[in-house]
Amino acid sequence: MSNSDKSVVSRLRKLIGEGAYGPGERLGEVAVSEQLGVSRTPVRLAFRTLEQEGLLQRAGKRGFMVREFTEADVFCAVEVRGVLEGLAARRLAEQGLSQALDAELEVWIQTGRELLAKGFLEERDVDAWSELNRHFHEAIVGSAGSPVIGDAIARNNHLPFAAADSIVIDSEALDREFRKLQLAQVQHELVVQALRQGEGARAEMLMREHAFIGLRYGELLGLGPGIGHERRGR
Amino acid sequence: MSNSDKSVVSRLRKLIGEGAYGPGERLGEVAVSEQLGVSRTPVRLAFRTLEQEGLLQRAGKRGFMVREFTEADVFCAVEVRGVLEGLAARRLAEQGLSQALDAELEVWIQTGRELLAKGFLEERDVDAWSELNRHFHEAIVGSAGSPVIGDAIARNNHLPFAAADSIVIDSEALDREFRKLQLAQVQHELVVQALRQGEGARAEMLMREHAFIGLRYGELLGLGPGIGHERRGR
DNA sequence: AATGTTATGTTTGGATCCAAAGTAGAGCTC
DNA sequence: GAGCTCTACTTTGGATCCAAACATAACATT
Repeated sequence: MSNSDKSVVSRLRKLIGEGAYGPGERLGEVAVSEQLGVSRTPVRLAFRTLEQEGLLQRAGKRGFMVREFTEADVFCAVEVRGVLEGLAARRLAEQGLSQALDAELEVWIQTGRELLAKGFLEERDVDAWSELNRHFHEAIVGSAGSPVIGDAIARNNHLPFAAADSIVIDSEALDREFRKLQLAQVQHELVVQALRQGEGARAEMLMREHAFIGLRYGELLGLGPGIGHERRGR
Repeated sequence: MSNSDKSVVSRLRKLIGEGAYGPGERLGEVAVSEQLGVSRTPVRLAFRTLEQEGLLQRAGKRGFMVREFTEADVFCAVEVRGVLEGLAARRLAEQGLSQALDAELEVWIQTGRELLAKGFLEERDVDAWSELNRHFHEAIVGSAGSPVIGDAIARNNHLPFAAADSIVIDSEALDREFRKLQLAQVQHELVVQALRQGEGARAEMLMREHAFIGLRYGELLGLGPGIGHERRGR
């Protein structure tokens, strides 16, 4: 997958994420290849990849169409990430933290503390949090004993709204995001505490709940209604 | 994906599953295309699909290699299926069973009861069980409110050892498999009971445990040692 | 003798060509 | 006027060709 092949996949992924192609819209190989300025071959390859990622789906025998996601899909994708990261955390607690991992987690905890210590959020802090958050999650998932869990999470994260670093949405209302990140920080610290004490079930549940932070916590923190509060009907 | 394209993917998947290519072996596009009697194009498309499925992985800049799986990977993949199916079951219990789904699950419960009623297993019963088992799991996962969970499970099941219908391994020792299926049947019935009573947490845990049946239960049932008993070290 | 450089061969990526399958539209028949 | 059929066009799949990148090996130089 040279630069161009990879770039076609990510460029298409970006375009779909931005809504450049409406949900359910059919994507023709020729049309896309002309738009991206490449031949049909890399586009065909990219379509197969994006199909597996779940962003495209087959439109009968006539190529691919953009997959459309409902609110329930978004909620479910977040929940899937929650249970998978929870699984990783539980395994980690059960097998015991290595000294190296313990130290690494401590770094990201401290980084978060320092980031939030001044009591408010600046523009560049958002990226810094995103960074440390990614490292924190990757450290846990990557140490779960097998890449299989991480792979499953990575595949799930291809749905743009499911990824862990989609926490911070509103980079303009920094004062409101601050309280959210404070809570996330507490959750991070609790997770590490549970991991250190070998409390597998607790670590799992904390991690699960932590996944919802971008989704359900808005209302509680006075950030406007989130998704997923309505009682799911049958 | 016409017959040929699809067939290349599934033929390759089969060949890899059978171990025709050793773990870690590099797969050249030309070599494979000659072996399968097609041109390079469908092989290149298939490689991308199989990469996403996790059966192949990139070998640097030089094409793809067969991914190798450790015992820990197998265990983890089964555990991943467990938590995902557990998630589906919990959601189902929380939102309540529809009448149609209740009836369908009852069908598969009854089918299983009748299959095991005679007290022993015949050769053709293995396929019958595999069939009803698949229907049972698909019914639950497919009714979880969003295809996202099912997709995640499907992707996980691309690892051949992770799928739910890989329960019955030894189709020659039918008497030993019988006790395993008896237990699986009980677990199915307990899951349905929990679902009907809206016991989300119980349904989730039962479903999780059920995933292990092909893996850890061999020893308990006198079928020889299974995988995953050893205490995982750090 | 060891190391750096060059040249050749192997392999993947991209573009184009051809064939096959499907769809839509027009025309014909009942 | 409705329905069927045949034709033309659109679109995807497969094969082949060309270019670029990488690896290996041979050769030259210090």
